[in-house]
Order: sequence, then C-alpha cells, then structure tokens
Amino acid sequence: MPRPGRNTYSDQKPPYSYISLTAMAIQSCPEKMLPLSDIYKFIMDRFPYYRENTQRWQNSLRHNLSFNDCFIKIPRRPEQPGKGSFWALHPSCGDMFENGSFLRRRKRFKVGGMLVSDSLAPSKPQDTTHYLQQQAKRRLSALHAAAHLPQVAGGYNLSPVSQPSSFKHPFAIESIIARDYKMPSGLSAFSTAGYPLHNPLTPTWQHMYGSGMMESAAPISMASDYSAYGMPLKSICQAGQTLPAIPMPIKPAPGSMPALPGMPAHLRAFLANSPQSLSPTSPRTATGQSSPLVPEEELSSSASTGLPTVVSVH
DNA sequence: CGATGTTTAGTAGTAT
DNA sequence: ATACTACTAAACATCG
Repeated sequence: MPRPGRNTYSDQKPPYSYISLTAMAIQSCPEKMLPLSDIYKFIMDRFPYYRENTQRWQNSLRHNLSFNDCFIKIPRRPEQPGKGSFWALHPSCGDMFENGSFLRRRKRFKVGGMLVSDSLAPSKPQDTTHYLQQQAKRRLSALHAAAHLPQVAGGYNLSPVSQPSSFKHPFAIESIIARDYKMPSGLSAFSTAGYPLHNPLTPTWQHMYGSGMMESAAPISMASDYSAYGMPLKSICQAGQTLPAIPMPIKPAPGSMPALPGMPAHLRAFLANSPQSLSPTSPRTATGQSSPLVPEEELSSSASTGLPTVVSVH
C-alpha cells in the first residue's frame, strides 16, 4: 500500500478491482444502472490512474462486465436510443466484498445457487426488469425527497421513502467515495488521495454484518448524506473504528440466496437463474443530466438544494 | 468505423 | 500444492 502523501498517488493504481470500481460507478447513480461509457467516465473522473492506457483497462472492464454474474445488462428502451445497454449490479451481490478487500472478493458472485424452495415458479424476465425499474424509480424518489427533507442528526435520512432493498453495498459509492472526498483531513479513513489507510471494512462492519441488524437497520440516503450535509465525522468515524455508512449488504446463508427485502421470492428465483440480459423494458438513460424517471427540473432542484450529483457530468 | 459485448486463453497473486 | 480470483490480451460479433 502506498504511503499517504500530499497530492500523491492520485496517479497510482487505486486499491480497487475493476469489479469494485464498476460497482462504485453503478452505485453512484441514483438509478443504480449506467451505460458503459458512464462507467468509464466515473472511473476516469475519480481515478487519474485510469486516464491513461484506456484501451487496456477498458477492455478488462468490459470483460468483467460480461464475465461476472454480479453485473446484469439491461437493454435500452426503443425511445431511448443510444449505444450499448445499461449495466446494473445484481441485487444479490451485495456481500461480494464482505472480507473487506476491494481487490479480492470473498468469493466470486455466481448466479445459480438459489434456494430450491424459491424456484418453484419460474418467473418472467419482464418481472425482473419491472422490479429493477421500480427500484430505480424509488431510488430517485428517495433522492429527491431527501433533498427536501430536513436531515436528521448525523446526516442520516430515515425517511421511509427509501426502498426496501436499498441496502448499502460495502463497496458502494456511499461507503467509499463519500468518505473519499468529504472526510476532513485527519479524520478520514482514507488518505488524502482517497485510498484506504487501512482495511475499509473493519471488524466493526463485520460485526454488524453478523449482528442480524441489516434487516432492521434504517435505510439511509445516498452518498449525499455525507458529502453534502457535513456529517460530524468525528463521532462516527474515529480512527477508522467505525464508518459513516451503515452497510446493509445481503448476507446469504451459506449456499443460499439472500433474503432481499421487498423482493418477491419468484423474482429472487429468477435472478438466480437469470441470463445476463433482461427484457427491454429498462429505464431510460442515466447519462447526461436529465433523468429518465423524473423531470429535469427536479434534478436541478435537487442539485440546488445541495444534493450533489455523484454522476459524473460531462 | 468505432463502441460495445462475448468469449477464450494465459499469467500472477492470494486463499485454503 | 491446489484452487480461486483478478488482470490482461486478443479475437470476434453486433450494433448505431
């Protein structure tokens, strides 16, 4: 691990795998799905290392998208022309990095290990896409609601608008990038360049994972909670003992699919066997500044309330 | 034609 | 030692 320094290692290779980086990018988007080009942009925006040798790492990244089951491809709708599909995280891959390493996953996420009891009724791909769309819609609703709701102490937004399945990926942008950019110096669990000074997932997290609290933990809002509203970090992140975000990964029982709150069993069963590509009822583009699911003025209003758009703007 | 997506193959590092 | 994971390269196909 490189030593932390001033203005250093922003050029060095981040301690994240391509899967982590891609997951960050996807998580940074309110809709939790991005086209490939935006994933590129996100990574290049935040990690100067990846502004060079683009051919190499982008090829690797594409390989990862296709090869890993944790990424699902969502086709564009006809009214949303453009190149390529949207890429989203498989709803059940939230615990990939439970071991705390963003370079090496605990185990490769692979679909197919579903519970037999959940697989009795084969579900339709449309259901899954509809579900994902609903999730995207709810995320945006939550985002916009958060922009207008007073923030509770600590920046946590306990608004019930958060969707049932809005668990926090341990490698989510909420958990990584927010700290990366907004931590006051000296308090950050990350170095000035955004690299962890220690393992990002401390035993505290692991304790939380095993405590069974993730099902009951109050959903919190997006990364903006930390970045835009100035959480008193000292109280929540002392010497890396704790982390600002409450991680709520889905921790499946060994050999079984996790119970995803709000997700129908048949859908879980489908996802366990789903092909990479889903039916063409995807949400509209998350690129650009106009959101497909909300009027443009709503987005700008959220921006005007101090809610940062994590999505890279170009 | 370039971007995107899939697949195969090989290498290196790490976990068990 | 073996298995697994990540990374890289490359060929190839598809699509706008």
